[in-house]
Amino acid sequence: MHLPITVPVEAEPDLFKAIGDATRRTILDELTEKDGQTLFEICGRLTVKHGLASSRQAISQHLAVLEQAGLVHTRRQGRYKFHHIDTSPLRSISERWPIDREAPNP
Amino acid sequence: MHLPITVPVEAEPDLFKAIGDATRRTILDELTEKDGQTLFEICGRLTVKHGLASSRQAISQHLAVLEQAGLVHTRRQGRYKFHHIDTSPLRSISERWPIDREAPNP
DNA sequence: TTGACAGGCAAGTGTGCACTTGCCTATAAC
DNA sequence: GTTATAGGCAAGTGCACACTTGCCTGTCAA
Repeated sequence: MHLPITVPVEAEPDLFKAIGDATRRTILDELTEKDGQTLFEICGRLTVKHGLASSRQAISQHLAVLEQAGLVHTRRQGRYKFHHIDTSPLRSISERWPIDREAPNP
Repeated sequence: MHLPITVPVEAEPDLFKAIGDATRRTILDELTEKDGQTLFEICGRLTVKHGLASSRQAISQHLAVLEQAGLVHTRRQGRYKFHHIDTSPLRSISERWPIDREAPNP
């Protein structure tokens, strides 16, 4: 008797890794407020508005993770690279763990 | 001139930490499928269904993180401790980063 | 053409955390 | 009362990853 062993493989590990970091979440907050920012802009606003004085490279790496997860799409225009948020991958969270409807209070 | 410096503080850091780990996500999957499991049950099902042979203590620690984040509520009954999933904290994710409505296709 | 600006590749570092093992307490069954 | 079962406290370890610094390429302005 030959039983195949099938272990479920997670669909979107990148998504959770992406939102698992506080700096990356703050970047998403920023892009929600002002979509289409450049790296330079994001760095500046993180510093001024969030007291987050990370290096340019750190933020660049974070953006790469967000892009890999599909939460950010980029558009290059000359020497500028604009970053646009895309929240649709988050849909899979509430699909995976459905949020209960409000139960009527007795 | 005395300017107060106000840096936004994140509302629910625990939530993202909780779902940031793959084992914890799998535990949530398990409780979605069969709510009210004990530690022993969860360990067994993780091993058999997910090929996840973690130690009992590792899973216990994960459950503590999930409970701290409000994603799991526990009920002790004698020597058993039943774990119940509560997905309502996940609501804050789509509130924080609203998911765009489907744009009509041209 | 030169220098400034924007962003990227690469390598290295420190530490938080997911894991382990050892030992314990409480409850239940016999 | 003794043994089995369920879960917990505690301490230690290894490594993934968020960060750094150095240097580079491409674009743009003067």
